[in-house]
Amino acid sequence: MDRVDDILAQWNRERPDLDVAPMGLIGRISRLAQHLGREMEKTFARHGLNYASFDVLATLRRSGPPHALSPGDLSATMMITSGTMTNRVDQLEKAGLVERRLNPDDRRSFIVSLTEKGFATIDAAVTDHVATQTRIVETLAPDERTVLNVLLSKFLVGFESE
Amino acid sequence: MDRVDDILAQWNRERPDLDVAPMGLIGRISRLAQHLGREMEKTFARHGLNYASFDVLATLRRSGPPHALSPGDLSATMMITSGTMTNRVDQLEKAGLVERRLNPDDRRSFIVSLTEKGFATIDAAVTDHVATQTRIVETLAPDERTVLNVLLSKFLVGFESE
DNA sequence: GCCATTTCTCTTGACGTCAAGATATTATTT
DNA sequence: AAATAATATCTTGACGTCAAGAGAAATGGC
Repeated sequence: MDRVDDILAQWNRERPDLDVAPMGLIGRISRLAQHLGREMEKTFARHGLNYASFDVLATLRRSGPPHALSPGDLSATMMITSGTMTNRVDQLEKAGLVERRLNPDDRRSFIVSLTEKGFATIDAAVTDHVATQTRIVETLAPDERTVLNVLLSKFLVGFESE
Repeated sequence: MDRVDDILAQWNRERPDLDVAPMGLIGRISRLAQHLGREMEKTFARHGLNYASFDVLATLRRSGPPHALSPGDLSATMMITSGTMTNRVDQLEKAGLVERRLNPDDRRSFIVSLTEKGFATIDAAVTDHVATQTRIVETLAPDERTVLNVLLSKFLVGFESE
C-alpha cells in the first residue's frame, strides 16, 4: 500500500469509467525515479558534483583508456540534446575535470578527455555512489531484484528499439 | 539485453573491484522514467498542457467536488516545493484553468479551484492520458504487470515511510 | 493577553534542460 | 570542381525547478 494506491482510489471514485491500472505502474516508476534521483544527488554533492556532471565523468571513465570521447559520442548514451552537452562540458572544463581538445581527424568536433583531477574525482565518486545504491536496493530481497531487473529490462527495450 | 547492460559491462571491465548490479536496477528505473515522461508529454501537449499543469489539474479533479484545494494540500501529493507550486498555479490561472480564492478559515492560505474550462480540459486530457498509458504498458503481459507493481510498490514504500 | 514559534504562501536568483537556429566542416552529388 | 546535403557543435531564449529567505497570519505556552 503506497501513495499511488490512494491516487488510483480517487480516480476510481471520480472517474469509474476509466481503467487506471496502467497509471499505477507508470506512476510508481516515475515517483521511484524521483526519490532515487534525490538520494543519488546527495552522494554526488559530497564530491562536488551533481547528476549532470557525474554522468559525463562516469561515461568517460567507463569508456576505458584514453578516457576521451567527442560530445556527440557522449550524448549518444545520455538521452540529452547537444545544447545540454555543451553546457555540461563547459561547467566541467571550468572546474578543471575535463579538457576539450581539437580532433585532428574532424575539425567540426572536439575530444573531451578526463584530466588527472577528473579521473581521481570520478573514481572516488563512483565508489561512493555504488555503496549508496547497494544500501538502497537492500529494501528488496536478492531474488526480488532479479525479477524486477528482468521485467524492467523488457519494458525498457520497448523504448530503446524505436 | 538493454543499454544498461552495456554500461554495466563497461564498469565491470574498468572497475572489476565494484559490484555494480545495484546500478543496473536503479539505472533501469531512471531511464524508464525518462522515456515514459517524454511519451506522456506528447499527450499533454495535445491538450495545451505539460506535465506540471496536468499534475495540478488532475489532483484537483480526482479530489472530487468542489474540486478545490490549498496550494499546500496540492504540493503534499506532488513532491515539489512551495515556490514551484506558486509558479504552477500562476500559469494555470493565466490560462483560465484554475482560480485562486481567499480561504475564509485561514487568511494565510488560498483555495485553488478548477474553473469550468479547467474541468473540461482535465477530463479530456486524462481520458487521453489513460489511453496512452494503456498502450504503453501493453509491452508487458498482464501477469508481468502485476508482479512489477508489487515489487515497485515495496520499493517505493521504503522511501515514502521515511 | 502577549510573545515566540510554527505554518502557509510568495519572491528572488541560480541552475539544468530543451527547441530552434547559426556556424563551420565534411561528404556526396552532379 | 562546384553545388548541395549532411554532420558536429555551439548559441540563444524560454521554461520548470529548487533553495533560501521574506512577509503575513495562526497557534501554543506562559
